[in-house]
Amino acid sequence: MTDPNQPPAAARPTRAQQRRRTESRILGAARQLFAERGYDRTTIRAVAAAAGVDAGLVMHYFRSKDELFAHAAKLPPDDFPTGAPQEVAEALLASLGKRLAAEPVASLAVLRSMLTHSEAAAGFREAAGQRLEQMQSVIPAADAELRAGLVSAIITGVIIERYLVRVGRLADAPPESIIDLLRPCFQALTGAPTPPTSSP
Amino acid sequence: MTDPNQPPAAARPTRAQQRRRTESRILGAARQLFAERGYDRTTIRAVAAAAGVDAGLVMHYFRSKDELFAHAAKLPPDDFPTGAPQEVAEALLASLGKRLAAEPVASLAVLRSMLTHSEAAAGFREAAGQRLEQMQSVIPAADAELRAGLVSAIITGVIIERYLVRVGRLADAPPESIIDLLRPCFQALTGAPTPPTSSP
DNA sequence: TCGTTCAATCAACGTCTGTTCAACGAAGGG
DNA sequence: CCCTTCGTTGAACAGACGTTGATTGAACGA
Repeated sequence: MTDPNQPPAAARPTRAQQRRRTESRILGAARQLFAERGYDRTTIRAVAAAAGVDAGLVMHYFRSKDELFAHAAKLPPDDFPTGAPQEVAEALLASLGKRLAAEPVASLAVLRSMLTHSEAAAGFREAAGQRLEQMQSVIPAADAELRAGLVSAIITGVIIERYLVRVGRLADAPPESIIDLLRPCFQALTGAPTPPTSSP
Repeated sequence: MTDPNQPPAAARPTRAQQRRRTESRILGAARQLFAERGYDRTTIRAVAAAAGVDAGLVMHYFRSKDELFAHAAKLPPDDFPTGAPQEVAEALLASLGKRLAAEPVASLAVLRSMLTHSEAAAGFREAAGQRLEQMQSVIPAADAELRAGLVSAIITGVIIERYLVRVGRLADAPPESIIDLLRPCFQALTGAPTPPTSSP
């Protein structure tokens, strides 16, 4: 039945396969725990237990807790759509819509840990910096940098209150309603160079 | 010169005075450290050292680290101005302006710790809940709860990126420019019941 | 088949943490 | 004046943490 030269890999996994398998199990457990409890409250023993291995093995694969976090919380490259200058707002809203539907766990791990772990903060600043540069280049205003920072702050605040602190209606509101309410905000921040100031 | 019945309290402090003095010194040090490092990374020994006392004394005054945090991070009652329904946005902007000029340390302590310490998260939810109720009562819209939550999320995001993560221009931008850029956002969120949807 | 490699385990170390307890010394009251 | 009260200290404990080293047993190459 089975070809001895090419075993179907389901009977008995090769050594490299087994290694990659447990390594990814460890990474998955670490991501989950870092996202739920943050860096400090996540112990290597807990990660090992969740992955079904010994704590020493985690140290053998990733040489320290910091390095484990760096691998587990590596953010996927942001798919920021550099649309036409006028449609930046809509592109940003679409991007936010994806994150509101299901925020990736690695991103939550970084967000949860960035206030207490310096490397997580650095990772967040780097990811935010990339988005800021891309936004600045398409926002036609002298204070583009500040405007981009405000958009980033809004996104961060919404995701934190929705996934990490779970306050009020934000936690379970459908993404479309949030996007619809945020649309005029993003349009104003990415749009006219000097918005009309309506103070008496 | 000095009335022996009412010593000027500068010569030799009475026992109760001394107690209140060191107690407030401990609270101040705790606030500062909780705001800078968060709950987990702040040790009782570090608080005691910063206050110039022994660690055992901190435990004697506040019976546990949790209780110390509860006292140090007690938020001042929010002075939310319940203005006329049309001027809610401006009142919110003014309130944000104060916090952008100098955010109180106790508030930063709660914000820094709320992602990893459950009691800090509860304190944040309580403070946010009060603001949400007050905002809902003056926002004329069916989805007032979600709108209020978004305003809260924006404020939280801006303050976190300004004081806690320090990303981009947000960290050092003058409060007025931030408020000016955020004005159309707050007006849209607190204003028209159904903002015009500009999707093709 | 034999020796090597390597995934995986186990026990232990040193350190840091929150917390406790006995003790001291000066202020307060009678 | 003495005895009590109480702010304050120092040492110590038990637990949890990141990290290390020796060890085992099965897969691997020759």
